[in-house]
Amino acid sequence: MSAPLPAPLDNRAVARVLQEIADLLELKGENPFKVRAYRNGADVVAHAAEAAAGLDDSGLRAWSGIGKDLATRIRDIAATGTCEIRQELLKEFPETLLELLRLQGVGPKTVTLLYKELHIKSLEDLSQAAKAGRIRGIKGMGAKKEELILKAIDERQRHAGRHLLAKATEVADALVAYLATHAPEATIVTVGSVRRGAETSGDLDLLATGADATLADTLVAYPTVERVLGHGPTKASVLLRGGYQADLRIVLPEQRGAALQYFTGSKAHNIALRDRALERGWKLNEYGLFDAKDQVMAGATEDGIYDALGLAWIPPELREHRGEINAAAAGTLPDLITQADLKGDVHMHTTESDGRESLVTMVAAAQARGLQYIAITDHTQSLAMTNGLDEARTYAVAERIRAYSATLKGFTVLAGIECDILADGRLDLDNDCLGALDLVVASVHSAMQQDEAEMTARVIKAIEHPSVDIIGHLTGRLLLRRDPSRVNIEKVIDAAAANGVALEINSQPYRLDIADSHARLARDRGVKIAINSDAHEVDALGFTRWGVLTARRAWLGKDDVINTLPLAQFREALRRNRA
DNA sequence: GCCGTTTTCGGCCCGACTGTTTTCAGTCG
Repeated sequence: MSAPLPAPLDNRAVARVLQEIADLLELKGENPFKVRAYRNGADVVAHAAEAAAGLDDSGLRAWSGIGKDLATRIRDIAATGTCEIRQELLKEFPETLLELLRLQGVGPKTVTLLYKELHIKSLEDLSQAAKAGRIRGIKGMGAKKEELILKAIDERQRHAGRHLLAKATEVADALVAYLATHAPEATIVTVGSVRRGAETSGDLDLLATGADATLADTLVAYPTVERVLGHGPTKASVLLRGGYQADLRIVLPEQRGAALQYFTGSKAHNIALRDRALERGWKLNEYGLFDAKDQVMAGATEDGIYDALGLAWIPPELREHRGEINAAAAGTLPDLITQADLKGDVHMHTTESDGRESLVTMVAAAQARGLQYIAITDHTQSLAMTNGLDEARTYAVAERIRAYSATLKGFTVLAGIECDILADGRLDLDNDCLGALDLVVASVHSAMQQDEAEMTARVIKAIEHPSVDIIGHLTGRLLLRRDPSRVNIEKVIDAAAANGVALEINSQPYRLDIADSHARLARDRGVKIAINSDAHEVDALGFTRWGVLTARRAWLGKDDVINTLPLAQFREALRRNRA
C-alpha cells in the first residue's frame, strides 16, 4: 500500500507559494514582468471562488492571467505543496532570505547585494552586520541606510509574535468551531484581547464551560498544532502553525461569569475591579466574587459580578481602565455604536483606479449589505501606480456615477474622490474639480518620513482646503509593519474641529487608522468620525466590522459617526455643505 | 509568464522619494 497523499492545499496556501516564487525570482533578477505574472497569478488564485486543487489544466487556464506554465505550477503546488521551479530557486537562495524582503525599505536588490557581498542570509546576520558597521562598506550603501535597516529590524522584532485582530479572530473562530463540533454540549467562547477588539493580539484565549477534560485532548489534536506547551484536565496551551499560541481554560458552569470576566481582561481593568472588591472587604478571582466569609456572591454570569460590585455591565471593548469603571458606577457608560448603525460607506475604490470591481458590482454588494448610500472615491493622478484620476477623468467618472445613481431606487452613489495630499500639503486636483464633487476624502500616501512640523503643517493645510470633507487614514500606519507618521494628532484634531472636517477610522484590518485612543480624543474635541471600509473589492466592504470595533473602543456612539446619518443629513453634515 | 494580435512577438500602470550619488538605483505605493 502506498503512502497516503498529503491533503491538497487551499487557494490561499497555493497563492502564498506563488508569491514566494515571485520573491525568489526577484532576488534572481528575473524579468520583472515574469515576476508580476506570478504575483498576479497568486492574486487570481487567492480570490477565485473555486478551489484550485479541484480543477484540471483547462479549468485553471480559464482564469484570466493563468497560462500554460502557471496552470502546471498551480496543480503541482496544490497537490504537493511545492513545484520544481521553487525547489531549483531554493538551491540558489536560502529560504531565510525571504524574511529580509519583509523589512521596510529593503527590497530584492539590497537582499541580493547583502547576500553576495557579506553572506547575510537571515535577520540575525543582518542585525550583526549593521551593528558592526559593515553595511556601509558596500558600494551604494551608507551610514543612513545602515541606520534604516536597524530601525526596520527593531520594528520587526517589536512586532514578532503579534497578530492582527481580523486574522486572530478568524483563527479563533475556526478553533472554537472545531472544539464545538467535538463537544456540542459545551459553551466555548473567545476571551482575552480578541474579545476586547484590540487591534493586535499576542495569543488566543478560549474559555469553555460544560465540557470535561477531553476537550483539552481535543485541542491538542487540532490539525495545525505544531507544539503542545501544556496539557492538563482544565487547561491546555498549544502553538499553532503561523505563530499563534492558543490557551484553553475549562471551568464549571457556576464559575463561567467570573472566568469570562477574568480572562477577558484587560489586566489593568481587572486590577481596578479587584481593588473595588477589596475596598468592600471582598475577594474577586477567576472563580467568583467572595465576601469576607468566603461565601460566593456572584460567579455564574459576568453581569452578576459587575452588578454585585455596584457597576453596570461594561462592554469588553471598554475594559482598558480608561475611565470605564467610574462611568459604570455613575451610570454614564456610552451607548456604543453597532455595525447596524452604519447607513453609508464613503471611501472605496473601483477599477477606475486600483479597485478590483466595477462601480455596478460595488453598488450591488453595498446594497446587499443593507447600506443606503456609498461614495466612490478612487485615487488621484499622483498615485500613478494606481492609475489615479486627473481632472478630466474625475469629471467624466463623476458624471457616470451620478447617471448610474439616478437609475437606482432607494440607494444613492455619491461621486467622490480620495485626493492625494502632496508633500507640501497641496491637493492633487484643482479646486474647481474638487468643488464639483459630492465629497472629498484627502489622504497622505507618500513622503511618510517627514518630520513632525512638516507632516503636521501638510495635513492641516489640506484640512483648511474648502473642499476637503474627510481626512483618510491620517497616520498611514500599517499595523505590525510600519509605524505611524510623525503627525501631531492633537494639532490635527484641533484644526479638524475648527474647519468642520471629519476624521476617518479606516477599517482595513492592517490600518485601523485613526486608532481608538485618537478617535476618542477627536470625539472629545467635537470632531466627527467617518467609519469607512476603503474597500478595493466586494468582500472588503465587511471590513467596517473592525472599524466599528475600533470606534467602540473609542467610546463612540452612533451620533459621533457621520455615516450613521441618513443620506440627506449626512450630506448636510459634510464640511462643504455646512453654513 | 501572460496576452492578444496589426496573430507567435512585443508590450505589460509609473512617478515620487530617499540615499547614494554627480546622474542614478532602489523602494514604495
